[in-house]
Amino acid sequence: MKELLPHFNSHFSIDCILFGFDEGELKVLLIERNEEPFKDWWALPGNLVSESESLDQSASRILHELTGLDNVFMEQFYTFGDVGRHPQGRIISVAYYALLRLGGDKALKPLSTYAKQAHWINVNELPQLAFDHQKIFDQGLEKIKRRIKHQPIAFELLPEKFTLTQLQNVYEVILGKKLDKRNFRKKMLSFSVLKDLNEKQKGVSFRAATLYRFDKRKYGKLFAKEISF
Amino acid sequence: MKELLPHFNSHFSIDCILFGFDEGELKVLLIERNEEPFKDWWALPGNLVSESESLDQSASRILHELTGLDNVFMEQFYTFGDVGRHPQGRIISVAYYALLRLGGDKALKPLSTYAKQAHWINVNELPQLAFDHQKIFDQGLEKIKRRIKHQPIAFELLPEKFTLTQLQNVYEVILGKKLDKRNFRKKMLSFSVLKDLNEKQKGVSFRAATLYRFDKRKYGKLFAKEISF
DNA sequence: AATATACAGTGTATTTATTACACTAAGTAA
DNA sequence: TTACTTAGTGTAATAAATACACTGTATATT
Repeated sequence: MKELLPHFNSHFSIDCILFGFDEGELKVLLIERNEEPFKDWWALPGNLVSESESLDQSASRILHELTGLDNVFMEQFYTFGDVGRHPQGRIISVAYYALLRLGGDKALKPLSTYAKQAHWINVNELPQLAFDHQKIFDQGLEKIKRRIKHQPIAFELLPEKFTLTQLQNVYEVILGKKLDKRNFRKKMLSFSVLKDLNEKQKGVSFRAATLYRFDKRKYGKLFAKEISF
Repeated sequence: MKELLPHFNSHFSIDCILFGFDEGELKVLLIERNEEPFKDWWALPGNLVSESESLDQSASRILHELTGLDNVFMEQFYTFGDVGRHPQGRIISVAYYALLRLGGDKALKPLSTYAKQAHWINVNELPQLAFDHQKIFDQGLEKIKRRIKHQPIAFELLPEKFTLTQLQNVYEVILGKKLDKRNFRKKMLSFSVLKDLNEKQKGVSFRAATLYRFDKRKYGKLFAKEISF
């Protein structure tokens, strides 16, 4: 059967933008490459897609290999296929972003030979990136800026229990602007998707805030319309 | 260089949803396949991507081969890569939609051997489709439903000069609901992107409406926020 | 015990946007 | 002249977005 298809020496890969939120900052996981091309450059984690796995599976695998995590929110957002994007041949790359809860530094797994190290880097302090990864990153960031106004993705970056101020920080850091505290709270609570846990923060050196949980059951498919702040 | 990459017998293809608007209806171009697999089934037009063309170029080529048209609005919207989606092997497909102005029936080019015929079919009367093309179509339609609220894509489906009623029809048929005439006009005109041509429709058997043109220069990158109707 | 600090938590008034709704005007066709 | 068909128009009511500043409460410091 397969011989019906012409043979092109083409490949696909997955590139992943792993976003994490920690200490009020939006961070992204970058690896330092250990192989040509772009040896010693920083890059988004990625890998070729094997014949036996779907795109989603491949993206999950890459994430798992780096972080040891499963069941992380991931979404495909664009496919990059310019002819010259990879110096070693035709490689089309399907890009995903993932959103994950960083508690301190999420333990990073031992890396395979293709990377020397991996670091969480503030999105406002990115080094120069290999390949067309800057373009991929820019598009991914744009994507989550739009997404966060329509879908409840902010919760994916927070621990299960969070305060309204932490939630507001996620919106602020992704949208890149300060929001009004009273208006933010009013609107968020109006969606009725936050469950008040009648519980307070612990271990803070000032007045503890109320903890909330995102209530998936109360959430329809989309916020009725775009959230505007 | 290329021998550094492992050899997987994988391919990519492009599948295109060609949307057209004609006589108040939203239509899509389907081909009837002339080859196995899915011989005699209806399908979205598509083709393998050759090594020397970018994804966008490949999509434009497919559209050109079918319709003879160039410079048509196209946008990539999702990549489908489930392992079993193509019975003849691993084929990952990058999906595009295109929006085009149908004047009567846009002349369809002679088709290559892989299709017997091509037809413009009302999106509400689709036959059963080959491969996972129903899923691709559904996602494409969802995409333009969201897009039309944020970006001026409706104009791509209309002739250069159009009436406000025609524009409203485009919105109605894509969103799948009736809109209020006065509110629609008020809001559309408030964006200041329509140029009144001081010109009337011709050849209509009733009162002729004013013609407008979309003014790209007056249009920023996005409508300020989602358009709600 | 008193005080300073740091963040939590709250309400109102104004402006802007959305919605609902029905008739007259103008051209064509018979 | 009349009937028909679509064009074109405004207002009032409701809902949403915005701008804005102080008090409350727990902790830490002296």
